[in-house]
Amino acid sequence: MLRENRHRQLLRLLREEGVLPVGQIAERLGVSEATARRDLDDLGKAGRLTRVYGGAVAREPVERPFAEEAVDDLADKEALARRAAAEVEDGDVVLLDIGTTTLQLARQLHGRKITVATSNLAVYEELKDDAEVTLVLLGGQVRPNYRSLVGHLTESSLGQLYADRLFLGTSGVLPDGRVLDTTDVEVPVKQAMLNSARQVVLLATARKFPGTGTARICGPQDIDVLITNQASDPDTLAVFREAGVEVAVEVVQA
Amino acid sequence: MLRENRHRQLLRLLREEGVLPVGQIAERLGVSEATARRDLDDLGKAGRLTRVYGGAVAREPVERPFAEEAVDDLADKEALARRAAAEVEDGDVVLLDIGTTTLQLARQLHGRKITVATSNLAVYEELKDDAEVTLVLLGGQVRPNYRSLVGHLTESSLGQLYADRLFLGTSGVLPDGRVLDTTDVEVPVKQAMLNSARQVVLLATARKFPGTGTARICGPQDIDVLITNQASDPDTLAVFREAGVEVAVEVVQA
DNA sequence: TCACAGTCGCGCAAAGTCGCTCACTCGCGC
DNA sequence: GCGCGAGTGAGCGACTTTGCGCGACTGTGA
Repeated sequence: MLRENRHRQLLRLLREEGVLPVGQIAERLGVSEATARRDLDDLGKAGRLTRVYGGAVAREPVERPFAEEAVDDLADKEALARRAAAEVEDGDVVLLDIGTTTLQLARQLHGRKITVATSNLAVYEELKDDAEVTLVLLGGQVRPNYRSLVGHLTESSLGQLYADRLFLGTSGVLPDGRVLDTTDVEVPVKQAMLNSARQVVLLATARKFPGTGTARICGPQDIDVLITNQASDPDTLAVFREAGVEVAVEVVQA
Repeated sequence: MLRENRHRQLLRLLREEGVLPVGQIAERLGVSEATARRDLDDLGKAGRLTRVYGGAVAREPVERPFAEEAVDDLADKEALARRAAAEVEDGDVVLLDIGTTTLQLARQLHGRKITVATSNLAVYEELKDDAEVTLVLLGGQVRPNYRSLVGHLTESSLGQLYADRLFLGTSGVLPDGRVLDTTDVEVPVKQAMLNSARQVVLLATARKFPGTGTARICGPQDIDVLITNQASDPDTLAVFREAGVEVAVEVVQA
């Protein structure tokens, strides 16, 4: 990536987060810590940020992204998102489901040379100013409360797409491996997504076992990879493994 | 390709992307990196762009056609938008083109019991939290600088819609009534819009006569209503009237 | 005060980019 | 046809940037 681009992105990151350690800056910019340090020095000398021992602080006012506090198991979701981001390869076309877990994933995808297609309006907000990411919005009716697009337009858009990877969220996973959702209107969209991707990755934190939900999205046989965390019900995970699903269990440190 | 042409295209690319590495510039211009570098040097010396190691940055704040043009002839645009809003009836399905004029119209449509379909991301921002307006986004690739959606997804979404009214913006109207636009990728979208609406309303402030633009969107016969203001070229307006267009001329007080 | 873990700064090798030169093509006038 | 000049693409040495290792430094807790 161009240094100029990196600098911009660094400042944007800092505006969002307020404070960041060098290690995370390096990781999220996809460069070594040495380079991250050099960038920090440059921008520090230019007065665009304040350098502190071990990282940097935003000089410009921090703009808090909307309802971040509304997310309950944020740490878990972040961990899953980091793991999911590692699955993504440069050049991929990635399809992101609605929900907050996939939003966390989007935040990990900044600066990647990929195409992101989504009906998740929070993901749009997150990635719209990223110069590297090509962003595609599916059509559909806006549902402000769920920050999503739904309807036959969404489904027909999906019919025109084929993604390398789909990252699917869920409201609950039953012991027999059924993947659920709470809102009926989202179901056909999710099912259309399943048909528009080569690989399907399900993101589900421990609290999604069994979680809630009334409508069945799919079964374990439709999933290729399940990313979850330690505390998840082992019996359910076994069901997924039996169905040939690659199960990745993340350890989340408190 | 002629060098002059290439330079123009390079600047346009840069305006859209903000930052670009030499490799991508060369590729998208269809020349070798050596030539791309020479072009960058020329334009850098002429002060048209800022050269950075490995690429180039658009001169000064990335030209946001929006932010700037939005304040240009704002009073005119507001007047046209008010008039246009009066055309809209409750229950209508309204299709809004990209651009700043239609954004002004969106501002006038708050609280109306209507459905708004658009590829204009500024309109989405404006109306997303409005409880009365049902908002439908067309799909497509996000172009952050123009705050629009483009591509075959946008066109195919339009194929699934039929609106009561289309409100069309333009970059210029020729004396013979041809309606123009500057950016090629938007043209098929606008044309698809023309085919998806019962009534077509063109919004064009005085400065759009003749304005700018290289690509033809449509002719006067495709327009049902033209909303413009006093200062517009009367000969051009006559052409529209002859073609059976209802021409509404707004008086704007300074 | 001291130990220790984490962070920083510097030198070095590798990779990428730049600027220069040179050969080639094309259009133009003689 | 032939030379001329402008523009382009390729090769090559010089330079810049990057990532890594190592020793010096800073902050924290005993």
